[in-house]
Amino acid sequence: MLIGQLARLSGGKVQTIRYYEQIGLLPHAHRSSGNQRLYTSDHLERVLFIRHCREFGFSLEQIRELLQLGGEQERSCAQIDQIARQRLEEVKHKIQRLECLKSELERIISSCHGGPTYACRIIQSLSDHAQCLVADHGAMESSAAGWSEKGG
Amino acid sequence: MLIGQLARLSGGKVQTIRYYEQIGLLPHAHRSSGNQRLYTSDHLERVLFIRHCREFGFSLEQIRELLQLGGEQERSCAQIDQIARQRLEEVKHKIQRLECLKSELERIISSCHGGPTYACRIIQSLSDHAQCLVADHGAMESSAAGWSEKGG
DNA sequence: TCTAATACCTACAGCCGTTGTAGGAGCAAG
DNA sequence: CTTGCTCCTACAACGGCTGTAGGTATTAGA
Repeated sequence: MLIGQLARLSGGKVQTIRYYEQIGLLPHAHRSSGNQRLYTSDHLERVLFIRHCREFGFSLEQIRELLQLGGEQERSCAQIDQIARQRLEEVKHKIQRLECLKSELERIISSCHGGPTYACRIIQSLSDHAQCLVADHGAMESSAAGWSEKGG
Repeated sequence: MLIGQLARLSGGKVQTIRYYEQIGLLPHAHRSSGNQRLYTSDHLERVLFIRHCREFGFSLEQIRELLQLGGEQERSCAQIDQIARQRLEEVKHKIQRLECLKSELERIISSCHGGPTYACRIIQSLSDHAQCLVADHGAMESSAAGWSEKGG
């Protein structure tokens, strides 16, 4: 199977697959006489696994670990469990933070009753740092999950 | 005021302030005889505004718009309202997506009862794309909000 | 006056996870 | 033999910073 077909079947993009190979998440593919990458269904499975993990927001590093741990058949899955739990905590944390943001935004927006900019409550709220209720302690790093992000 | 003090007072980093100037979010600062940037309390206000917006997760482009709109004193604040509402929608969307992720992760994790990797339910769930409930339509782009992110 | 410490300057690389581009080469059909 | 698609490599760009290298300015103390 050529890279284009692998991309189509996995739902990803050609570039992304090459990128995964580049960073060692996918093994180097065998090449045809014309230097084109040749893939098997094993590769497809692996790409689907990665894609699925990405949808769960696992980082590529976490996925790398998962792939390695998953490969060691006899090992206890405690470590895998741990990575998943860690991800869950990240998600929970982020939800908390976003809920907080949401309330504040709603409050600010509902306080605006139109009129000219100089009297705009939204601008005022955003200017007035003192009344900030969304004190940040770092819950918002990017987390991704976007094969079809742009197309979405 | 020198850039270091502005950074301290705003809670940001020196580099970040220079970056904001570079991308035109802050006006070019006047320079001392020794070529050092000189700031006033106006600059501080502006940086605090930006910082506060960032805590709400507004993108720098949105902030650029807010700053411009906020400057046009006589204009109606409808457009500002619109930007805030847009941000609110983004936040709501992201929460929805994360809630979905959370349930799935919890389900997967609770299905794992230890044992060796080859029988690990987590790996199985992540492999089996067919049972994916977290169908992605692009709610997870990065969104940031991190002046003190690393320091958390 | 010299020196050491600090804060400042510019310019550029690096982070993540892709995506897009330029400039070629392979390959099947008409 | 040309068209048109896919493939190749190598590299730049995105957002929003952060960090580094290598230099200059300013200030405090001996």
